[in-house]
Amino acid sequence: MHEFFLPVIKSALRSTGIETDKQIIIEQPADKKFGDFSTNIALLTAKECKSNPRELAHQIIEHLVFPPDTIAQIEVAGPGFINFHFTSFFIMHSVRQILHEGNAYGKGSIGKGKRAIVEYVSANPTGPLTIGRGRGGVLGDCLANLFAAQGYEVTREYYFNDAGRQMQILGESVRLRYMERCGKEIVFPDTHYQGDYIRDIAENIYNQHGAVLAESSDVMTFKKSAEAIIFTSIKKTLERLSIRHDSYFNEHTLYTPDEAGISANQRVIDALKEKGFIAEYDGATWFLTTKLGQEKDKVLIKSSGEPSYRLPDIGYHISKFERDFAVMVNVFGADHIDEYPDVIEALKILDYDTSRIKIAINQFVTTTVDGQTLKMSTRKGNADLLDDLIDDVGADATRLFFIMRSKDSHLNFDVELAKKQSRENPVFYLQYAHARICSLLRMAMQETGFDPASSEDYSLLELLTSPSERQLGFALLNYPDMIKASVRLLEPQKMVEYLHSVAELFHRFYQECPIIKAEPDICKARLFLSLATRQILQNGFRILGVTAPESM
RNA sequence: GUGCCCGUAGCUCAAUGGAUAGAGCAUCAGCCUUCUAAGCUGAGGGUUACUGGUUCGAGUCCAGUCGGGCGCACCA
Repeated sequence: MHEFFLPVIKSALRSTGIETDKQIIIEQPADKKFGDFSTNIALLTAKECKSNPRELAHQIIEHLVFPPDTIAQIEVAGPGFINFHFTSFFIMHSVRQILHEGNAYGKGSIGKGKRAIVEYVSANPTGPLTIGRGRGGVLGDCLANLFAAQGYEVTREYYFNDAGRQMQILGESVRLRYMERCGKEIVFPDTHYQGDYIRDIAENIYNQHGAVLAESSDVMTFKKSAEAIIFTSIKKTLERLSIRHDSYFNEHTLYTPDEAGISANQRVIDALKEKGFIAEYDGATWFLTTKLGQEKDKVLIKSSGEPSYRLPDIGYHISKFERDFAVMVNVFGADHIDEYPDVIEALKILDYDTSRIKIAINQFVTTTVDGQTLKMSTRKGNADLLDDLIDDVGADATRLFFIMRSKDSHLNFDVELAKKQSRENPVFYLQYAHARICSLLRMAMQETGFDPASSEDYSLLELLTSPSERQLGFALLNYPDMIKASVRLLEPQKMVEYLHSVAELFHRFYQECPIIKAEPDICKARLFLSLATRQILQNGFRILGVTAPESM
């Protein structure tokens, strides 16, 4: 819609003799009586024009020239806003576009010809996914969908490490449980993984190999088995939420030397050293972040000779630059908040364009059951498992609940609410609107023999003029702008709110306007409007990864 | 102590620096002989934690105070 107003307003400003570098802001007023769109340009420029805003607004209005039949009314209101009211003809005429474009409606071109990478989940295979990971997973998946909807070619990547110390402990944990299974006395340290799944894996190995492995102290077999089993289970859990990655990036590849015998990690060290940001002391190799104003330097290679996580993180991002992504989105939880500034700093020093990197941090999840808030910890094995939650409330509710709050706010996941098959549950409100439309279309087919999906008599839409029809149509046309806003803010929650308002407006329209019982042309027009609504809901649901039931 | 996030209706949360701060749930009052009542209409409910500042205008930006969450390793 900005595209509709911008040229007209710009040209009016020129004609009025206003020169300004202020950005022209066109917004939808919260209150409908202030029109469909409004601009505050007169308020912004009044000072530099040495005029009062209302007077200036009137002058601007004189020079506004819109295409015929689009604008019903323009007025100056309040301190100097210019408010625009569309004709219902223009709104309904525009709704045709939704029906013409179908699944492609709302697809933007901002990312056309560009590649984006969204990295999310990225849990090391040390245990089943927890609810906290789920939020990041769904957030990342929705962001990937949103970027794809803007025309980007999106790679969904999972970054993991199966070579670190945690994995060693995992292997050792499984070995101990296996020994226990073989009837040996064991001492199971607190530092090891306590979860029941460790016993399951041990049991699995025992069933395969019997007790023969008890003779060896080799951890490798246990680690490998555990990794394979856990990774498979992680993917299975993600699959239940329709989360699929295109690419798995193993951190360890950054440790292995290339043809020239140099590892990616080593190249990072060399490059930073050349820029004067590396020093060695206390037996370790340091990134001199004190030169950047930070309190402490950061370790890149520990005195043990192993890289700390920061070094491969930098290398990993360089790999993204080398793979030539125009946008790189990193999704992670609030507990990793301190992780990225150093990486960004290092990349800046190495002359990479870090403005391509977008960070989406999601705050924590607490679950409420019976009004009791539960806290969790992976290590202690008492974490809430994502699988259990999906068992409990289903995939749709899981996904929707994770993104129906802003990522910046703590999520209070009310398990009982999500389970309810009733009006209190917001998932059903959205899905019901879709099911209701499907049912309506089926019924219309039966009663009148008219199928809006196989007709192109779209101009009938222009017969619709009632407020509830107009408001619904207007809301549908906002879909492309909502996608843009969601991408810009990295916030799928915007889409949830938007779809909720679409559902609400449809229900009102349905309540107020008889459809099948209306006279034939109006009936057809209203069926077209319903079909367009269903299209928007479907397109939106696809981005959120929620199913669109045809009946409920 | 310090970095980041948060503080808005009884509860869970919205609100690209805009006009009378909005939804859902809960509460109360209405609407099904008519296309799905898992729906619709209406009512009540607020010192946007507090104090200053910036400007035509602040829930939003800035400074400070108070309160909550998450980090602050040669773990990832």
